[in-house]
Order: sequence, then C-alpha cells, then structure tokens
Amino acid sequence: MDIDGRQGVGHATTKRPGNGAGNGNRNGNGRRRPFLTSIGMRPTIRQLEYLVALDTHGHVGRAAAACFVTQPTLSAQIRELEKHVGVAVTERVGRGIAVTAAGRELAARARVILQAADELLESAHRSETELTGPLRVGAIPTVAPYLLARVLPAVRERHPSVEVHLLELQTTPLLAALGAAELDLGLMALPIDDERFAHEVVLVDPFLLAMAPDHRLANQSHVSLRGIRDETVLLLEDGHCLRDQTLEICDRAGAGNDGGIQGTSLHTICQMVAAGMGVTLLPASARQVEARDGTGVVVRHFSDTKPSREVVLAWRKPAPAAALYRDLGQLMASRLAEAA
Amino acid sequence: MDIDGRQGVGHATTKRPGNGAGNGNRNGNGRRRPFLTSIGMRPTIRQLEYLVALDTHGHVGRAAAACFVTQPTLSAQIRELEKHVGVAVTERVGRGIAVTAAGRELAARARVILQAADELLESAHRSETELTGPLRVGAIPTVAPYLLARVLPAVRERHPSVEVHLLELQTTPLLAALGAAELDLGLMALPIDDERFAHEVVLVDPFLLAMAPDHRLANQSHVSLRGIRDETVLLLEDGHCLRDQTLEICDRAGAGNDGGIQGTSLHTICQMVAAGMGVTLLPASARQVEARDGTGVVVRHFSDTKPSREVVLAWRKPAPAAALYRDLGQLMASRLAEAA
DNA sequence: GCAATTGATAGCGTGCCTCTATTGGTGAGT
DNA sequence: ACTCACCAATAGAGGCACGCTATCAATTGC
Repeated sequence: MDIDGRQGVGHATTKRPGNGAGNGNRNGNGRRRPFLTSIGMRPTIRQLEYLVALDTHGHVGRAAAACFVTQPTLSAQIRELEKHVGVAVTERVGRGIAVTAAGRELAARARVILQAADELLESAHRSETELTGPLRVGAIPTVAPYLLARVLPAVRERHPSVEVHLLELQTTPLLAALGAAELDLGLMALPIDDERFAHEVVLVDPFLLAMAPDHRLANQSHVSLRGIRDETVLLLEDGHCLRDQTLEICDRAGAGNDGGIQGTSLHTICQMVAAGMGVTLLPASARQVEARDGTGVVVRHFSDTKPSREVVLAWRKPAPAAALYRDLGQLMASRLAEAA
Repeated sequence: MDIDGRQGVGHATTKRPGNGAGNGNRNGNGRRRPFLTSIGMRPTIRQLEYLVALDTHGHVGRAAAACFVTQPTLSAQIRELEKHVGVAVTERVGRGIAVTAAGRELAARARVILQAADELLESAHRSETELTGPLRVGAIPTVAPYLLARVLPAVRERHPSVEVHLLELQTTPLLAALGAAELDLGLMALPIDDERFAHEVVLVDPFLLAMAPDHRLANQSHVSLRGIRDETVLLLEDGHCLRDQTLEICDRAGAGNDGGIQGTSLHTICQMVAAGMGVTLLPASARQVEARDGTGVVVRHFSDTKPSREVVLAWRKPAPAAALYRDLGQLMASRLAEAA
C-alpha cells in the first residue's frame, strides 16, 4: 500500500464524496490532484456504517435509527455511496427495499473494515497505558548479551502487544539514533551527558576482577583496587563505554595502562583472560555468562572501593510515552533486583 | 459486528471528529446518540490516509504533498486524530517530526483498513460486469437434481467471486421468495404468470414416457400420445408444476387421470414406475439420472406431438443485475445445448 | 549570526452532511 | 374499490468541519 502510488482504478468520472473540501482539488503549490489516485477515492467510514446498518436491518428507517440519524440522511448517503462505487446496493421491492447481492458483498467487506477500525481504536486506547507496536530498542554491546534475556520477559509480560526490535550499538551512535527518534529506548550505561534524554537506573552493576584460575590474585577472596596496579588490564576497543570506565578505574587505582591489547567484545576479552594474557574488569551482570564454571575465568570482588557502572533505560524527554518508559525501567530494576 | 450494539469502549469524553454533523447528536425522534456507541466514534478514512502518508514519509510537508493537501491541513487532521484516539502519534524531534511507536502501530492498522477499502472498491467495480457476493438461487425440485450440476460450473466460471446459496422450492413459494427479494434468481419451468419477473429460457426440456422394461409399450421405439390413454400415469404430489404439466398433457391425450397415486419426488415416481405401478412423463433432463441402465426404467420418445416444458432462469425485472442475469441465462442455455 | 527549513497556529471561506417537511408509491383493511 | 398506514425518495435550509492562505516559532546549517 503506497499512499503515494497511483493505481489504475477506473472511474475517472466519479467524484470523491469527501468531506468539505474547500476548493478541493488544488493546493498551494498549484499541484493538481490527479484522478485515478487512491487518495480521496475511498468511501467514507460513515457510509460503510450506514451500509452495514442497512444490510443488518434491511429497512432504511430502522437502519437510520440504529445509526442515530434520520431516514433521509441515510438514504442520501447510501445513494452517494452507490454513485461513488458505481453499483446499486439497494433495490425497491414492494414498499420496502432489499439489499442486492453486490450490496451484501460490500456490506460484508464493510463489516471487516469497521471491525478493523474498532481494533485500531482499541489499540490506540491500549497505547495510553501500554506500549504497542514496533518498539525500537538499542542496547550497548556490553549490556545486550547479559541483561536483555533477563529483562525482555518483563517487557513482554507488561506490554504483551509490543513488538521489540533490537539493535546493538555503542553509546555514541545509540544516543544519536535515540535523539533522531530512530530508536525509542536505549539500554546503556551512565553517564549520559545530554539534556535531551531522561533515564531510569535499572541496575547498579559492580565491576569484578576477572582472571585466570591460576592467577596470583585468585587465592584471595577479595582484591583491593590497588592490587591491579601491576596487572595487564585488557581493554575493549575504542568506543565502548566500558573501556572508558575501566580506564578511569585503573587511573583511580594508580595503574597506568598502555592500551596495547584491545578486544572486540567482552566475550573475547574473557577468553584472553582465560588464556592468561591478563585480567579485566568484568561487570557482575556478565558473570554468569563469562565466568561460570568451565570458562577458565574466575572473578573476585573488590574489597575496599566498590567500582560499578549504572545501567539505565534511556529515552527522549519529550517522548509521549515517557511515563510508560519510566515505569518500564522501574519494572526492569525490580526484576533484576529480585533475580539477585 | 453489530452496528447497533453498544460496546463498552471507554472514552466517554472524546468527541467524534465527524463530518459536518449539523446539530450532530440529535435526530427527529428526540433520541439521543449515546456515547459509548461505535457509531461515529471511528476515525475518518481520510485521517487514516494522512496517518499512513505521515508514517510513510516521516515528514509532514511531503506527506501532505502526497495526499494533495497543504501541510496545515494534514497537521490539523493528525492532531484531530490524536485528540480523538487519545494517543500521540507524532513527536517533535529537531526541526522535523517522528512517528511514535503507537503511531506506527496505528499506521500499520490503517494500512490494512485502507487496503480493505481498496478491495471493497475493486469488488464493487467488479460487480458492474460480474456477479459477486452471496447469490441466492431457488430451483424447483424437478429441476434442481438434474440441471444444477450441469449449470453451476458455468456460473462459477463466469462469476468466480460469487457465492451460490441454493434453495429447493416449489414454483409458488419460489416466486414469492423471488418477489420478496429473498432470492435473487429462480431456476424453474414456465409458465410464470407474473409481470414482475423476467426470464431467459435455458432449456427446452421434452417429456419422455417412462415405463418398466417389460411394459407393453416398451417394444416400440416411439409411442404416440394417444398410447397413454389407458395407462396409469403416476403423478407428483400437489404443488409441483410438473404435475400440472403432466395433467395437461394427459388431458390433451384424452386420458382421464384419477390422481390416486402421488409421489413426493420424481425419483420416487421412477421407482414406482420400475415396480410396474404405472408410467410417467419424465423430463429428458432427468433421463440420465432416473432412466439409466440398471434403474429398471426405460424411456420412449413421443412420435407425433413433442410435449415439453421450458426451463427458465427468472429474476425480478427491476433487479439492478438484470442484464447480468440474462447473460447468465444465455450462458446456461448454450452450455446445456452443447452438452446435448 | 543569519538564512533556510520545518511544523504549528490563526483566521476565513466553501461545501458536504444533517435536519425538517413533503411527495410518491405500495400494501392492507373495511 | 377506496382509504389509511407505512415506507422510502425528494426538496430545501442550515451548521459544522475541512481545507486554504498567511504567519509565527523553533531548529539547523552556512
């Protein structure tokens, strides 16, 4: 269905039944509405309602009463519809009327259309308290693999008729897409230095120190931040916010980092850790996936400071569904909290 | 979908966006249109077109141009739609707009509706040259079992999108139903003494004399009409036009008929004939079914006069599809002719 | 910072939809 | 056979809503 497409439906002589068209066929640009276009050539919803009522009651007067209009009104609109579609839908029989076979066919189709219109209204009404339709969600790569599986069920449950489209993007392009309304929601980490966006914290995600099981720090139950000063801390490649957060923490720990080794994903980094190439800061949310038994990676909590990142659900402040987004963020937070 | 039914969709505060309602909510009977009814609460087709255009182009100006209206017009209608359905479909982003998730959902539904409306138009257009929809056909019992199977394929072929509803009725109730527009077509035998109906002869159906194989007339290749004077001619029960036609032919042959034995169907009559209870006049159209090998019934042509009935397709003269009906009758006639 | 672009708003005109009142036509009752 | 009741179509008038032009507010790009 291309609203712009001109389809070769005949009937060049018919005039649109439209609603108060002013001068109708011209607009300011001097462009002329071509006939043979699908715009404005369709019957009115109202006419379809009248047709259905007429088919249902088989009686003009009662059909009009059912539509809460007078009999001449319904008669006129039915005649208008007949003229417009080029086929007789009624036939005088005795002192009443009968609906023709073509009319019954059209009425059946009209019922489908009215039904669809009602469902559209219902859907719209649902949209006031519930997310519906295609919801485009962006998630940063260090969050998507670990948290989406845990929060999406909640989304589905709270908003059954939403259709989630996922996109994995790094923070900067994610925010750009969010700002351009190419995305509706972002699942990412603070900070977000942009006044256009609001957010709800869904998880405070502590960093753990990940290392090979035979690492010298592995025999302690906790490690101090200072302990990583002399370690090779493996980093993600540029663009990942997790890289920046890791660098900042290393800086706080007084550890210089040359940034020589870069991994393309957290999973890759962990495999390098398992290979004994170094340690890394692993978000606790990734622990179950990346540091479970058999992965060759173990984690240790930090003893003194508790470095962490805040994972948030973000959206454009003026988004009409902002309230729903915030509720959704809170729901995600509670689900993640009770899972812990 | 009951056009009359009040469905409990909330939104009592919304006002219909309707088209020039005059005083709108009242009609002459003093009846007041209740809120919470589905009548007039639906969005306009036009608004749906605008919404689809907006979703397609993501740009108010271009969407308006695609709809051949000015930008303020489209903007206003979109806002009207938003007010009406109670949900925001656009969101300002930068100097342009974006369609919200709810708006995309509504647009998707709107596309379906517009598509259905286009199909309705196409269907209506087809109805000008082709029968569509539920076609209610009545056939008399002495025609239905023998001719329907031979003419229905032609109907299906010529009018693929018609849905034939069959009813077996005797002539009188058939004409009554046809006159009351409870039927669209009748397949029956002449005469039709009613000026309200037109007809097209589809078959001249000669009467044959049916008898048991060991009957005294069976050894002749042809029988004369006089030959049935002394025979017991089995008759259908009252109400069948075939009974009246048989009686008239017997009268012409000078045969008195007491009408003592009556069969409920032609098939029953033939079984009685096979049992040697008498002879009967059998329409040639029924020959293949009722007098084929193994039925115990044989037929002989009449030698002198050629009595027959005319099977016709009948319809109300003012029926809008009268021309199509006549064409259909001619098609049936040609199909039956080439089958012979 | 200025100009161009985009969408929203204001104000106005036209025409379609709706109404009331009436006519034409059919069917039923006396 | 005539009259009355019923039904749908037609005529005429009015009001609201759609659509237009003109303008403004806001944002982006030079």
